[in-house]
Amino acid sequence: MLRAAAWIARCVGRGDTAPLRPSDLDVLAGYLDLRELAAGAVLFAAGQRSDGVWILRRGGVELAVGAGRRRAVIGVLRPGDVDGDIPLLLDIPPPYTARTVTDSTLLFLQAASFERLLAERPTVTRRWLSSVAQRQAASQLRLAGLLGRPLIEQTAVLLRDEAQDGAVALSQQILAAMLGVRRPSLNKVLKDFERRGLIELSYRAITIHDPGALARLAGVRA
Amino acid sequence: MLRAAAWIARCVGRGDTAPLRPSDLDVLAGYLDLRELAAGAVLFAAGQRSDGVWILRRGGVELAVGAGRRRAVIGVLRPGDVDGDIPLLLDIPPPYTARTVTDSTLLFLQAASFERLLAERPTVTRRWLSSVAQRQAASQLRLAGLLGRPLIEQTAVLLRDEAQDGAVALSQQILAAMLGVRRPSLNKVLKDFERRGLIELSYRAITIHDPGALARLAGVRA
DNA sequence: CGAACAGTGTCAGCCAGGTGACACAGTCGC
DNA sequence: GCGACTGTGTCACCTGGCTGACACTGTTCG
Repeated sequence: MLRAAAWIARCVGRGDTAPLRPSDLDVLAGYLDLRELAAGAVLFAAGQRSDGVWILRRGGVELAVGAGRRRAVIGVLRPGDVDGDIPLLLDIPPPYTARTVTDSTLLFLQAASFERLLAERPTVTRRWLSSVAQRQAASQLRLAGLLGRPLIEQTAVLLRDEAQDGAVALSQQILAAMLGVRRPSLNKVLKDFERRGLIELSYRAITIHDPGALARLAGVRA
Repeated sequence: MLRAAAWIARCVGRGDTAPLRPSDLDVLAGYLDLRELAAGAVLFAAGQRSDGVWILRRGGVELAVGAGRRRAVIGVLRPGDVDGDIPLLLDIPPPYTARTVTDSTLLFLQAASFERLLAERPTVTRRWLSSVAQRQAASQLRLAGLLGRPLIEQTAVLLRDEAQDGAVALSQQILAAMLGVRRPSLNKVLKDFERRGLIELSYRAITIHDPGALARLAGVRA
């Protein structure tokens, strides 16, 4: 668990401005709980009290609101990402449901432990502040990438932002829900990108061949 | 200034979970700087190092990316809102430009003072964490309100979220940029709402007459 | 190894919202 | 009180993304 805590220390927030001490890691390690979840498991559900903080170690988790036609994906967690803390901080139920999209390994921190951690460890609080700030910056960039842009640009932005090691391991279903468009519309754009040699489509995955051209399509803006 | 600090203590984050002590307020008051800005003044510009934290006391501030056709408004600050801190926390330039839309009164906290405040006052850090968490929650709700919804619903959500005392004091230009749509499209929806008696349009302002009906149009979702 | 299922590729028709333009109204500075 | 400017209301035309549907392919699990 100490290894897991050290790993969290590398992933959560920015280390240079807010370093953690070995004693912080000891305390954190004592609170952590390792959980393996199969694809499709629900970490927490929209409108229902969240009972702790989740840190994704392996796999993928989608954050979605609505269902059926109205389903929208607010975000997708990647290894190193944290979620479930904000509802605890604000004492509100989470507005979205978090569900694994593949078999995943997570670290879980109970609500009470999280509160004690923040109350007793100011360096952890400081570090957590930078973690939440990072997420806020990412949300704002996401908004900027969506507002008033044609689907081709939105798609280019999304692929650039979600790529991990030159690939996006998500179904077109989920990608479409992240843009708030229908799957056929997205598929049309993706096939066009593929014809132009920018990407390659496969089952539940997209390989990026020409990141430069995608960035150009995404527009000058960050 | 101590009054201003006490006012900030009421506005920033949630007081119940993270109360500030009188000594915290003294320190905060010592750092604050009161500034009056005319409409159109730039607090900080996209891509350029932000030099401090702004807290809006009176007036309105728009956060915008892009220009001309590509202009998108990420958000609008209302009295009590804070901005400019996230780029400091992450040591990145702000992705958007903040500009007053009306004559405004603001409190300014220099970057160095902000850092000292966080380093020396853990209760302030704890409180700031809840402030950033609030903003993150708001951004995610904004995404949920935009993704994959027809303009009528998006407009209803926007009016509900931006209303202050039953009115929205923003030009249709800015409202359209907040949704990423063109002004004529938004105007069509607004006139329709007006015909149905839900709202009343005037110069740079919208009065809300039937919040219940708007909420119904905004959909069941929060 | 094969059935059940989840994901992808594609289409024709439709309609919401974009485009560009222009007239008019409110506000502000002089 | 007048002119400049900013904001609002509206239109005819066009296009991009939605609809609902169906065939096909990859995956998974019995």
